Amino acid sequence: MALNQSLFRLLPPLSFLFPYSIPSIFQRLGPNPLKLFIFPAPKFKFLTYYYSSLPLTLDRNLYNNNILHNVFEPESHYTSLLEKSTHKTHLNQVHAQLYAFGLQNNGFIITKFIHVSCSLGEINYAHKVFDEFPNPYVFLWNALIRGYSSHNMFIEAIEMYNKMQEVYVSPDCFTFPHVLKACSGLSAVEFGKAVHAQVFRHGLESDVFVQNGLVSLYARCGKIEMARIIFHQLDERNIVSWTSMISGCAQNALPSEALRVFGEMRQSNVKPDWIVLVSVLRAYSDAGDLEQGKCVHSSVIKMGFEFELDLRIALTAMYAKCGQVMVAKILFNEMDGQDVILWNVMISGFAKNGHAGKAVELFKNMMTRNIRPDSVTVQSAILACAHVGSLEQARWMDDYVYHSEFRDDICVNTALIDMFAKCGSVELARKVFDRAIDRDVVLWSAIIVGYGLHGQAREAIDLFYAMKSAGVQPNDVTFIGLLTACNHSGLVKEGWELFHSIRDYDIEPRHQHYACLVDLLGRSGHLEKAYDFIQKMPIEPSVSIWGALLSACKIFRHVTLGEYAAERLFSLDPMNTGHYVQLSNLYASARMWGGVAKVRVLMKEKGLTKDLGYSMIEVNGKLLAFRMGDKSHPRSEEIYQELEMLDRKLLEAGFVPDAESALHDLDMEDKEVSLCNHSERLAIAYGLISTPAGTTLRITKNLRACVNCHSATKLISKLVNREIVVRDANRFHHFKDGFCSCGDFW
DNA sequence: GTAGGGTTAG
Repeated sequence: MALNQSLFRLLPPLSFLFPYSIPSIFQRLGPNPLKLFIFPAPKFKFLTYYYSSLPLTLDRNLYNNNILHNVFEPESHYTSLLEKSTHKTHLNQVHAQLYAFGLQNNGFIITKFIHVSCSLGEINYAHKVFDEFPNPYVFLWNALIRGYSSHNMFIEAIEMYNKMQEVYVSPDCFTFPHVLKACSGLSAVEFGKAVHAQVFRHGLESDVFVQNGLVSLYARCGKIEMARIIFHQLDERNIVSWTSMISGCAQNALPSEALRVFGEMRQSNVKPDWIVLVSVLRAYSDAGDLEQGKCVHSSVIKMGFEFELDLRIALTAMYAKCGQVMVAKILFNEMDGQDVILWNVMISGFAKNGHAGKAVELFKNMMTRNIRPDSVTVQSAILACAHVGSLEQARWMDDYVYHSEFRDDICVNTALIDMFAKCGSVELARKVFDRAIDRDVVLWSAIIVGYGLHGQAREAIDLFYAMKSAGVQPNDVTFIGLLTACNHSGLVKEGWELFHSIRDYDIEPRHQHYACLVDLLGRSGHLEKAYDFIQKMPIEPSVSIWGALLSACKIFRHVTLGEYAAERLFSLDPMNTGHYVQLSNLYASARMWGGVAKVRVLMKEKGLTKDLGYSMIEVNGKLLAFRMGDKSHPRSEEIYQELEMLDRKLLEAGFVPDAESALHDLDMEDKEVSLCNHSERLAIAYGLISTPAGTTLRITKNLRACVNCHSATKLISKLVNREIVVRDANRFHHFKDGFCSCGDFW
């Protein structure tokens, strides 16, 4: 009788689900009576298996005895079981037991169950369990919303938030922090504002957790002013409020503002914890302030936070971003190297700071150590390949992606398109574009920019129309791609029209757009018009705008306007060698040798030297760099023989070297150097002797193509019957049959 | 049962 009574206490839900009367259940109880209770749960038939297999820790006799003696406390029992769970099979076993003992509608246990399932990454399972629960109340909704939000499944989190309101469950102060996080994760400020209104409607506006969520939402979405207003109204500002504000500024490219807020925080005697230091480090690294970054590093050690993994990763990132990649590598080596984000920091640090080759090496190293890369790792490795510029390396990367889980990752595909375009093959970029299933504005822009880089403006414009018919709205970068494409192809009319259509798409033209237009007008000889345009611009002209005007003045030998542009450049960007060289080139083209000398003095005064030119060529997957007059290569003799032969052929074909380039080069103190061994020519000669006939030569230069080499390369492509692809500091040139894809317009 | 942090495409 005692047994019956105890069981009855646990059984009521089953009596609804089961068509048999209670006595008949007992008649049917075999040697394993509990098994029978599994069946009422139609969605969880698999639980029979878990029930019949040995349960996790349940001692059935102990359990029965506990029931008999009325001391069984299911809530604490299952809380502790769930806390010990580390695998889905544990969840299955607990779940089976809950059904077996009729605890499947115990809100407390199910809330815990959902929470644990989510933290084990079994969110779909958690959702199914949630769906089985009759009329879930706010705790269960919160647990599920939290699960989605903490796994960056923001859309699902917001869907659940909407659904809970449809069934008239009121959100509470535990709901909003997660919903607000989801809004900021989606950058959905407008929706966030609606949620903000709901906060007031439910009278939760003075809850500090909710307030911090709001500060974080507005700050992370770039609405710093709004964040500040809420922040200043807070009655109680804790370290989380400060961190929300600081990280918001840091993430929105406002490092100095972030640091100012941090200063305020220190003034109000709030003690920093290690989490806030992560954002402070980010701010210092974005501001490029290595010295202050180092100070934070020493504070970290003083405060005893040096073993916090995430903080160490932030420190590594700081050194890497500030160009101290070798210091970063030391920190990297000190850690056990299992964390993917740590690898990402190091790979992108190498890739962006002139060690692209090392970045690729590190990625391969990671593969051999069986550490699973994520999408960011792959994107960083692809970026590294783009910087290396080796097409063979690029193909390897593409092959890797094609056979990996990242094949349909939109960001990875965008990076691949960019990589192929930068490695000289817009055709392969197009292949990636064609196979991409998902295409957003960034992916479309990548291929448009790619065509622009290669001077194929028609393709770029066609794709622009295709993009619009696919229902994708262009953005500011799309237009930069289109305008540079027009520049590189000399499509003045199209460029002009495109520029004037920017505002039709609700896009405010930025410096770069104006610079493109100045470039376009300037190159086509409309110098006065370009100057007029600069005068009438609604924004203050920047370095790139005056730079565009100066280089146009050089082409058309407009000295007075060029001098004016150069003056503006020298005041805005005094230490950039490029501007001085441009002005010197302008004087040289106008045969004003006095001017050339004047610039040289100016450069000496500032301690500036001309950047040395070099060219790289890829042969059999290996990159080789040549400097002007380089004789360091083991096959140097052969290279110079080939060079002489090329020169002879050029002369026979009637090639006349451009005297101006010669003069100004000599004037730039490269006295012993004649035209024929510009680094570009050396690379071509090496390519010719080390590859089979007909192979395309791929060359990368650090400077812009010089007039003389450009016309020589055109002719060489015809004489030796090779396609030669040259990437200069600005764009690609495809030389074939005596012509260049740029149409001599660069 | 709650909130803040590290890597990141054009």
